[in-house]
Amino acid sequence: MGHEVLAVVLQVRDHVLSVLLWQRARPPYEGGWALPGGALGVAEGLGPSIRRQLKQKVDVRELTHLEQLETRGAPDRHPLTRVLATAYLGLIPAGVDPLTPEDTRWHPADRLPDMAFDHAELVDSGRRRLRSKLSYTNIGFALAPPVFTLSELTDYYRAALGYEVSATNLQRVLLRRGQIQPTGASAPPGRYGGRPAALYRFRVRELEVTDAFAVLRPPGRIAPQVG
Amino acid sequence: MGHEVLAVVLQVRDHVLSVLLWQRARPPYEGGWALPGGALGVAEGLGPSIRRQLKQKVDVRELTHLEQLETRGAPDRHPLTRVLATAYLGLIPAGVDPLTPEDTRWHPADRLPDMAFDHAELVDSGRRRLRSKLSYTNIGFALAPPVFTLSELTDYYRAALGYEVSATNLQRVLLRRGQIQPTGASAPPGRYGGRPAALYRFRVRELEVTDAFAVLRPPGRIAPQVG
DNA sequence: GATGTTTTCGACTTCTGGTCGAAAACCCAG
DNA sequence: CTGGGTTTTCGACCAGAAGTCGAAAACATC
Repeated sequence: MGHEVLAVVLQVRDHVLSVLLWQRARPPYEGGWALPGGALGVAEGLGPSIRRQLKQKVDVRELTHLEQLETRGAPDRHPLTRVLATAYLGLIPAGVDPLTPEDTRWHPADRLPDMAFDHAELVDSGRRRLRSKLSYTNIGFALAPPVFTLSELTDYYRAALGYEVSATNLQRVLLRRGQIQPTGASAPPGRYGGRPAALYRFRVRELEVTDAFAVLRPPGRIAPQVG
Repeated sequence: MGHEVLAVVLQVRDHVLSVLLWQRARPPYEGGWALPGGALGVAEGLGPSIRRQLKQKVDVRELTHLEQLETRGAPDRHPLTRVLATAYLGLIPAGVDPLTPEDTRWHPADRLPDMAFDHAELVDSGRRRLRSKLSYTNIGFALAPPVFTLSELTDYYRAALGYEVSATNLQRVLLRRGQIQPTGASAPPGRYGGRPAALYRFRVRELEVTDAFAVLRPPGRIAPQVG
């Protein structure tokens, strides 16, 4: 009964939420697309293992976030042997384009190719996780480069959420929650001019949960961190 | 490299969030308290396995909710061999008192006894999961009996969340979200009288996510399901 | 300098949740 | 059966968060 680790690596590429896949050259599922990953080493932890495996497909230094997603153990999920799989969700900020091997491609997350094993379900699971965490955590930092304009950030949110997002609301909400702050600088205007956009950065670049959203907050209200 | 499944089974008992534990009779961690669970069968899925294992400690028909929590794979989490563990979160509604074996007891979730392996961390993980899901899902149904008064429901929420909850707010919020609905009947008043409490039930007794809480809701607003 | 483009900001509105206190509906004691 | 105690329920009011809209700001090109 083997155990493997897999990763759903997501990135907003060219306005589209995309997932990193590689094409299998051998059966089973020859020609099918699969998530990066591989067998867990005998004395290896799950987290270290997925980082090691990912190195074969992408530059892991670009990974801004990595968290465990779920473990699949259906006896027939692999047609030949019994393999449990623990899947991780990894995020890469927009803007960078990490080197990848020949067999590896980015695919739009909502139009997957022929997928091997149960990997399509895992991709969906990752998308749902990202979607929901965007609303009650600061996980947006993992989708955005260190510095960005509000239009760009709005675009990352729209791509990840799958629906239109209002830049005005996004700005107000993230500012009030203390997630983003202006750097002071501004970006050069685009091709046809327009007001130069202010540059922002995430105040904290690691996962934090927004404590709002309780049926009833604890009596001693925590003062909201406003700039 | 073995694999086991474990369950953090929670129930509000006598106003206190409690977890089901059994006391180990043999090393390692002799005398320490552990989560129910055991080795995964060779041709057994994870979900079926945890249900099978739980039967040895509690009546699984009382379980109103069961979901995967996380998988632990640190090489040294078991002192003798390598064992991966996939933990589940199980919930039992208040009011029932399932039969349990001699070695098994309910313990307050915030004052755990000497725990075996990494099981204390898993209990905390389960508590956090429950806490957060109480605010953006209807998971309260799994803590409450089929029919309940608002005072009782408030008590379950208070016990699970760890802080005081206002019955007025809870009622308004859950009604507006369409999670609960009055049955029409009312409960008999208590020992010293008092207005008889109206009885409520959860409209749906399986997990549903409340779609509120988006940075920006999708344009076509879903009409809130109000009674 | 006029026009077009993009960003930013403020004003207004709506929705959700928090607080409080009065009224309702019961019990019991005298 | 009347008054006091108890618990639940409900309405009124307020604060805060979010949605919508449009005008103003700051650039470019012609």
